[in-house]
Amino acid sequence: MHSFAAAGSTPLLLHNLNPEQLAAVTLPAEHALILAGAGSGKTRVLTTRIAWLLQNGYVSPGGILAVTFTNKAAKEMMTRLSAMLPVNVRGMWIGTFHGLCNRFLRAHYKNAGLPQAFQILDTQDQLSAIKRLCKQYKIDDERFPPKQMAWFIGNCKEEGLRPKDVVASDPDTRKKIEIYQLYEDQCQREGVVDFGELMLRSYELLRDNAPIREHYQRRFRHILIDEFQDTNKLQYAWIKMIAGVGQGGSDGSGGSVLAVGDDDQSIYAFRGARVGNMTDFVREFAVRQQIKLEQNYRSYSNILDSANALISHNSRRLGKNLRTDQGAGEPVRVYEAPSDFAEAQWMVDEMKQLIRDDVPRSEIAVLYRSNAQSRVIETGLFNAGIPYRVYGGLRFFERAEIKHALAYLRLLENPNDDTSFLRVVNFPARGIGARSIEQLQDLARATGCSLHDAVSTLTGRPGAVIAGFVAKLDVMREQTADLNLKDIIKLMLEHSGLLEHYRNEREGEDRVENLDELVNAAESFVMQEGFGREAPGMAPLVSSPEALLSQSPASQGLSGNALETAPDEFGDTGETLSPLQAFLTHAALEAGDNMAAAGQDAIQLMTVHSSKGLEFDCVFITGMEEGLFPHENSMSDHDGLEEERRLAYVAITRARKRLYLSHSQTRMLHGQTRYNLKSRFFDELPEECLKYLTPKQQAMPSGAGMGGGMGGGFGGGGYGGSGNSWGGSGYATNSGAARAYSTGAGGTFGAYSAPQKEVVRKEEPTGLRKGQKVFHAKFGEGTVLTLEGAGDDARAQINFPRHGTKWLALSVAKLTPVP
DNA sequence: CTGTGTTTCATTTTT
DNA sequence: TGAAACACAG
Repeated sequence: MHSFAAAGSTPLLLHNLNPEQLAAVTLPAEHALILAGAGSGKTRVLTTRIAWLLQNGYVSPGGILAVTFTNKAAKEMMTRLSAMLPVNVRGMWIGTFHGLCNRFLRAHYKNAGLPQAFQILDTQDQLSAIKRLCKQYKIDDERFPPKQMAWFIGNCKEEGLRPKDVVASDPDTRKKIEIYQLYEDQCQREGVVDFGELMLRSYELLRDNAPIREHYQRRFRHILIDEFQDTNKLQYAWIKMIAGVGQGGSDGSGGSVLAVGDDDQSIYAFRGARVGNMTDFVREFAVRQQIKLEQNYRSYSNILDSANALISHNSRRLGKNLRTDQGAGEPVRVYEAPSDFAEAQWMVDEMKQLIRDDVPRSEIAVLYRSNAQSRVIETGLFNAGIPYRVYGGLRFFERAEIKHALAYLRLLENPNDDTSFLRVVNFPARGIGARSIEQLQDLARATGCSLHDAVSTLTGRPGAVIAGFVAKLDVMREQTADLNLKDIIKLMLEHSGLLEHYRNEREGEDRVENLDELVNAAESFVMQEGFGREAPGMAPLVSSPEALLSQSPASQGLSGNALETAPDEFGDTGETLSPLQAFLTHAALEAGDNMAAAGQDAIQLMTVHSSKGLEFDCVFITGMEEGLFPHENSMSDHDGLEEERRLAYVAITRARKRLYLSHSQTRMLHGQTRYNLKSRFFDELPEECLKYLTPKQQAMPSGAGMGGGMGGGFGGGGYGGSGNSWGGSGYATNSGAARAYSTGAGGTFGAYSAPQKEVVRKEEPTGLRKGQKVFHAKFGEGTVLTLEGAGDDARAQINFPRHGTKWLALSVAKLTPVP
């Protein structure tokens, strides 16, 4: 990255921007949309835009609202910004939707109807809260699984719907709404909010409280939204509200919204993201300025052309084509393996070579569609002694021991937090059984109070024991009252018995270490937030422009605008969170890194989803197979397939120099061997960009030839891609399969090419014939194309008009012959 | 309460 | 296949 070392002067700021980027950075103050392709310098444009606005005095820091999707992105933006300008980024509202909503609700907790120290439920907490509720109200968890309820509630909130707003069409829905309401009551009583609630509550407060709404509309002159294609319905509504667009009632004095996104990289529809927000935005905000950033600074053109060709198969695009000046570069390498195991072996060999050629391990990434795929690859890397690092998985603040510790801390702040209470009331074990807890819960429900408050009414031996627990908490609360955060946590770890418990546990070493790490995390949090001198986390809305922008014209040019909001009439300058409260919020909102040894030079393993936004010199995309990528669960509808294609697009565009695409004929999945065809996406890539490391195969591994198969092709045959997939390019005939692999990369593969060994028999005891119509529970009616193997290995290739051609093991698949 | 057997379920994920 | 959640017995 360029650092604008001499950031004081305007020309330097805009130095090295291409015309489109420059246009985007210097847009006039009106709503605008930037279509930013992969690797087009999007983040740079966003930050430079803010810097430019500030430096030219078009806005004061307090007038900026910048929203990102991840904490990482927010941090990155702040880091870059402070490298460009001597500005106090803490004074600006830069953060995630949830982070900003939290900030907003803390400032206006009274108006929002929340306790000052409300706690945030993460997904786990939410689920356990629902489970608890369902048990208490004796709800049939067969009919209404807690997971599904969490999903339902989350969805409602994303739609902006409270229980009373949901239309109940059937008794089941009616019941769900009832549960939703009970859940809401429970959260309110306990003073906790879930992630969806942060958004919805903020939205409603803006909507229903005119003074607050108008204040923020006046205040935020420039609103910048990153990853706009990932916004959901509620977030979009929130943006409209804060920008004062639509709804009537607003005085139209809101700020300008700059939305930055890429419809081709929208891969989160499954969690409520609406690409449609982009077109809605253009319409509802009457956007006149649209800029496309198509110049790519990342990849060579073979990679880029492949990505472009692939994504062109999607309909309903806003339209965008990446280009580069870097030249063709290496071809995209395609490899076909006989098994997932062999695929991993090949990859390891290839990596060894790359490492020998001085490619840093951290510049090599393996991408896969689903997490389950990582196992074989890990085994391969492990056996080869190559260090690797898997993304995803448990994050720091999600670990059980950390959650326990946090629960104690939360109870210090808010004794009514029943979720936390239940988590640790008997952890470490202190002889409080399920029975006693049930009694307590019954009492609490009868009185409508928290578990903590119900303890005094509980009699008998259990009552005394639990009272002991509560007393312990009360003592701790007193003892920690005057301590700093670090010492609070240390004291809590000892007095709660957590540390002792894990010290005595056989495998507890890691957990003890993590608890120590929690103390460290708290310490560095305190350092970063600068407690002790100023308000924590809640910097004043507007600091003096002079102080923030010492060298900037803003100090003269903007005083009117800046001072307008200066003494904040809503008093959020006065409200401060205790360090502990701030830390707990931080823990809930930012789950932390998800791996231990980050610094090491290791191969990077991750799902395609988590690779978004990253880039590597060398990228392996594995498991490019029908059913896996595109994933079978997404293929039922058109939109699903298009999202899969966007996913593939994201994956491809991660690579800078070298890209490998591999697929395997055989794959262990759920303990069973699956026979997958190569992904249809291969047929959507330009031949001239590809290089086949194994002879290009037809999708059919057997020597049976295609025969009547032409009619089938892939399901529906609707994508007439790049021609010759069936056409018989050089290698495409016959039993080449087995041959190909033994020549592939030396010897090792022979053992894994079993699927091809079995010769087709004349008469199968399966009762199936070629051309036979069969019925499958999931795929519907289909036609048998090929039969091979016998006994348990017997399998058939069947073309299902709606789901494409599949290999099914006859011992597993339930097929009914159709006359 | 704790450990062990049993059942269930398997895209993708951030906040 | 394998983990993770759950049920049940000691």
